[in-house]
Amino acid sequence: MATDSDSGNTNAARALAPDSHRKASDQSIYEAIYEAVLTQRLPPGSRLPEVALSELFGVSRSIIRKALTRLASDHVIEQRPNQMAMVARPGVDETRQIFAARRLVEGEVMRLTAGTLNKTRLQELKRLVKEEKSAHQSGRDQDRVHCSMEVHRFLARHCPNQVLGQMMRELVLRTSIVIALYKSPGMSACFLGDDHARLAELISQGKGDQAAALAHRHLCALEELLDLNEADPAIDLARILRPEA
Amino acid sequence: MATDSDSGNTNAARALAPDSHRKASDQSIYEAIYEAVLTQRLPPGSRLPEVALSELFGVSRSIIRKALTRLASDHVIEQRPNQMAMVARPGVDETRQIFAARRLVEGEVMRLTAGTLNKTRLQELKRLVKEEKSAHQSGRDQDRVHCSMEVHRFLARHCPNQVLGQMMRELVLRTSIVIALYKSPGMSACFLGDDHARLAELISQGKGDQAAALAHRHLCALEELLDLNEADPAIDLARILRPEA
DNA sequence: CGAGCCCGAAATGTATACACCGTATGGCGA
DNA sequence: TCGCCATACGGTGTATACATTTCGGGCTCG
Repeated sequence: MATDSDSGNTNAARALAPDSHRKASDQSIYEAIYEAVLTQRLPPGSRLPEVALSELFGVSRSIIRKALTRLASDHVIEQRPNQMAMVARPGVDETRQIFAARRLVEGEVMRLTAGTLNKTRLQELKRLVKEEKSAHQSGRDQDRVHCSMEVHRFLARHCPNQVLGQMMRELVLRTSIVIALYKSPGMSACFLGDDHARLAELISQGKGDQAAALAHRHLCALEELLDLNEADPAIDLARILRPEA
Repeated sequence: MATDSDSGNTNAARALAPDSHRKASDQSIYEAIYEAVLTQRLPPGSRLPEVALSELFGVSRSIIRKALTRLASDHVIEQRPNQMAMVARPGVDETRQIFAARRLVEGEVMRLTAGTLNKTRLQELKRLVKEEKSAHQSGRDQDRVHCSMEVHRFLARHCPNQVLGQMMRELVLRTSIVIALYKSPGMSACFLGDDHARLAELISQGKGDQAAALAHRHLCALEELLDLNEADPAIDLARILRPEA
């Protein structure tokens, strides 16, 4: 071990707890890690030692283990026996399947949600889109990613069918993970033209089928931007663990 | 509370461990409860005390808690603070959403799976359908439910898109729960004509769209057979006690 | 006689101790 | 000098002890 700064160190602290979270519940810990992975502050492969987390959050390992078990259930982290948990690192096949599943589910969510949002909700949605655009133009990448995720999660959260909504939220998270894994250098992840703005417009106008079609194209375009050709795990590892000067 | 035979007692023992499962892993415990709920041996509302389960399986509560946490993540059980876990009892809204979600997902799974099964797999599928029919005619309800579930789970397991396949498995389980909850007395749950046999035929012929359409109709018919009109007592109370009388 | 209160059994919530496993370090030998 | 092996360390796996809460029975008071 030498000039690490690798993605496998135990630097989860900075990404998880900017200020002390003393006496956190398992739910808050779950959400903290969830949010950190969603916004790509915890990149795929990040290691999550139970003892470090327990000290970080000021609770015993029991609580940490419960949070980690739930995260593993959601495919956010991988837990192998007697090994430290790490943020999931899906392969190329699984990545394509995640996108296909999300196209199916998100399309239906758009169809169901279009025309059902009241004025307040629509304002909130458009505010998110505007904030995303602003963050993009300002170069605040962290904020942009956050807002971009929130646009999709907002629609999932307000879908009349919450079973589908929950599925979509899980797929959005897994999509965020694979984007962090396979994105080309410098690509503007999930900021494709004004897709989100147009999507919000179609949703507000109740044009469900058009919104679904747009979401479908949006996701196809996003998948196209990824580097999904290399099949060798060794190459993947090399790219992930690159010193990244 | 009087002539109970209620679904809330602690008789999980008989349904879970016919013979002693000494030193079971959390995975095997998870699967045991999962299977028992799937086949409706553990009806909705069944209570699952940690201490009883730990003695049953011969492990400490740590293992039990891990299994229960995973089951709660899958919406198989409900865990409320300081209360015993119980098999989930979804309301009518959630039930309709589960069916809608399953129609969407299972339709796509059929489309993707049709024409991809080799001869061995097709034989296995048709054997399941035959066993289900046999169990139905013999009146072995337990076996019939098991085979019926397995038909759907078999297709989910062999879907080329395993992300969707896993989603479908979860939805099949939740469907089983709501069927047990809302089925009319004496209805032949999920044995509608020869739907499964015809489905297997369409799958083997590679007719994905027709298989998807059949699955869609199959699920609609199934939902129609349920009693989804009667309001839950709790819901009644909530409506009565709401502020705006 | 009925309603309310108190208390105890039993369940879960949490922390901790100990055993086991995997990995990395450092020494030893060819 | 390079490669192999033993040992130490850090991590998770599991069990258990203790604190806290809930629910029920039974007593007492009005």
